[in-house]
Amino acid sequence: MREMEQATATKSPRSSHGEAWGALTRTHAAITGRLQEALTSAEFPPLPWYEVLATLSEAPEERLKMGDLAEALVITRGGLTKLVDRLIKAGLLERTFCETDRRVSYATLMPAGHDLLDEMQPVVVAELDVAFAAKLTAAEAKTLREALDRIRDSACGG
Amino acid sequence: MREMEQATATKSPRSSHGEAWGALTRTHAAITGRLQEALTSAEFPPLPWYEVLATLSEAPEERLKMGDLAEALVITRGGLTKLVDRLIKAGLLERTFCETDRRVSYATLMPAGHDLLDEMQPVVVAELDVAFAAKLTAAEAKTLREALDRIRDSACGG
DNA sequence: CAGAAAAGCTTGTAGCTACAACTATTGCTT
DNA sequence: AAGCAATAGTTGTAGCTACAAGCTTTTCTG
Repeated sequence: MREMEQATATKSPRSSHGEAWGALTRTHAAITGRLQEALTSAEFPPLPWYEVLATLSEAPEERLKMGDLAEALVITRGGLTKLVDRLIKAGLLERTFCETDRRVSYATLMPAGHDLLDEMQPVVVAELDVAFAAKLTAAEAKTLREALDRIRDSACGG
Repeated sequence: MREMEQATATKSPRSSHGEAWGALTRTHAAITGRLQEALTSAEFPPLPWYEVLATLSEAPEERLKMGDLAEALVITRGGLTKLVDRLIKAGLLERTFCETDRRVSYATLMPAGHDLLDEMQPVVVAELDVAFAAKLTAAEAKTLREALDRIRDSACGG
């Protein structure tokens, strides 16, 4: 476990939206902790690896420009370079290059990466189902997702 | 800036709740990035410091047992020890001890910490208002917060 | 009441991430 | 076409965090 149980102190900064932000932060941390624990206790790689594999698996040709991948994962380009390096070293990814623009490089999913993703997916999905389904209807989940997306858009643009 | 703009690739793992999880993750990352940027560009300490100060300021006697503080922030005890060390070194906190149980130590807010919090608060509140208020009604914010809290509870207990 | 178990916190270490600086390629401007 | 700016990625470095092991104090148990 990650040394975290239930938060008893539910105090939050005095702002009309501070409580919503606090709830978002704590919920994110709690679920991330659960996912991490589930993965490591099943001897799987850490969560960021899963996110990379999952994102690439849904991209056309199962590859993505480094910049686009960083943007999708909401991490820095520099961080992604090293993350992808680790996945390549593990044989899960391959770095391929673009013919028409020699600046760009692609992170490309390899068969081994696809296989690993298929193994990890059930673990992640099971945890998310526990976390979300238990207390949320499908309609609520949809509302939640839409609200979060709107917030994110205003956070990016504003 | 933190090298992050808008996520165009909105793909998510194929799960009924994968989209909600993806939205939560990206929204959290986006807002965290905004807050960090706002704080550092105003020459303020990083976000975790603010969270510590804000949490302590709302606790009785402006102090909290290390374990409770770690739980409230959803970080590990080991991590909190070092985080508090840094705040103490900066003169913002003080480590006090319990008379009746010599194992426990308290993180206690000092005047300098309270002052700094008062300076940081407007910056954080302003950013959150931009992120949340722009696209969310008060009712939606409440629903969002309640939904997140329920998810967190099931994530902690289940 | 002695010994074992549990609780509370700290320390050592490894790994990950952001930030800033750098290289290389492409696009724009005149 | 030369020069400057913008774009794409990588690398070096510092700082933060989790994990595991450790120490001390308290509580439980026979």
